[in-house]
Amino acid sequence: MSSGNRVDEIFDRFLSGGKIFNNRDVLRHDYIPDKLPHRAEHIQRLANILAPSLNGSKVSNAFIYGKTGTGKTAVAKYVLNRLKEKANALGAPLKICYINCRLAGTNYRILADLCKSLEVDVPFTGLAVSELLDRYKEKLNLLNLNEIVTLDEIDFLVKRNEDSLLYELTRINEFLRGNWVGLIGISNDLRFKEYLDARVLSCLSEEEVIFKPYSADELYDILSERAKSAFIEGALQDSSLKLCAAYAAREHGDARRALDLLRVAGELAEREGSNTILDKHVKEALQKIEDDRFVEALKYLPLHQKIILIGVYHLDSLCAEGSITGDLYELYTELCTSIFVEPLTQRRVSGLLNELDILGLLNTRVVSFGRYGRTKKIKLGVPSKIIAEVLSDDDVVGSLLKHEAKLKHKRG
DNA sequence: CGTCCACAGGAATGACGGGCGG
DNA sequence: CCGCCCGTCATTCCTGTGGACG
Repeated sequence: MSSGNRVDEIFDRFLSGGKIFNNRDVLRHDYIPDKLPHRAEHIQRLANILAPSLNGSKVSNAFIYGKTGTGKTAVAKYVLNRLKEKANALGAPLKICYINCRLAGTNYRILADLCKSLEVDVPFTGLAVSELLDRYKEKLNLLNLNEIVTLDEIDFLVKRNEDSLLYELTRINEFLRGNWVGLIGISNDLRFKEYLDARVLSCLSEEEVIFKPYSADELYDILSERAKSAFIEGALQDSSLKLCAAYAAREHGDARRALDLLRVAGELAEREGSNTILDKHVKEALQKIEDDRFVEALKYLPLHQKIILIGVYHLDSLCAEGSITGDLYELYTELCTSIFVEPLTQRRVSGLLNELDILGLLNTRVVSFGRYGRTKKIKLGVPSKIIAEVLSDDDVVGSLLKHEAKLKHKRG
């Protein structure tokens, strides 16, 4: 009964509240605002590239790249939306298709989305990929249409070795009868170009648009623009806004992070019953976002990586210098046998250590002790209290933490 | 200046599981 | 439903290596 009351309280506060947020959705990353501060140049550039499509001329393929949260997707969607409106008004035979490669997942589903954009019905599984491509070309020819295809997070395809589709798409115009397909590729990963097939790359990057990270001042403008409609008037102090911008600028000028920071700060203030977002809420939000990242990463880690982390956690608490591979492996096998799990080989553990390093859960560094060998120094990359919190909830691994505590007691 | 430690990390190969086409 | 293929995880075997020590 009492818990029911508490839940009601939460709901009531949420409904009556509205002390902070006016429209929370404005801060989501998939929201496309009417104004994109500091991206006027990029918008014009892209509009110039795409404009010929309105009178039926083939557009150059374009390649857009820049780090996450630099406005690539927002600018692309913004320009494409305008283009679509204009084309509809003029009755131009132009279709526009936006696909996020990572969300689509496979070649098949990307092609299925392409077909859907032309109202070609395809089963969601069963056909060969080449069959889908044929149907797509056929329909384009049949309707005598031009299409602009935007492939967001295109690096995902290459990393999964599914770049054959890209190759096919760059050659697609050879099979069309006068009509054409224009490609816009968007990538977060700057190094991705190196992995791309040279023919595909040269075809794709007829035009290149580069997005630089935002500066703190630019982030401030973006945030204040959004904050106007996101929050109730007076709910946000200017200093808090500046703080959000500064924090996000420190981390690669990522607007997405900045918006997250602002939203979480708002939520924290709301939960506290405050009707103003203060600097301390922003600071808490920074910590919370960081912690949540670790918690998420830790929760879904495979068993052996969890065991390894517990090993590092243990050795870290014994010695501030961090551990080395040999000692860690010894402890790891001990922990494994204590819960009747077959330990992996040292070679494999070494690989897992590297994976954990990439995930940012560990910091490893190869060092040489000369006469006494060459090894890796391993340190925890996560606050140790988070390891203890998250992994002690784990049934199997949780018991290891107790075991580990006993060991520590015994040794010393 | 060569040796040799204690591993790093590449290559080849095997075990397993899941989806696809027939 | 079955065989087939493919991707992932793990093992085995291997060669490579920075630098203190003798």
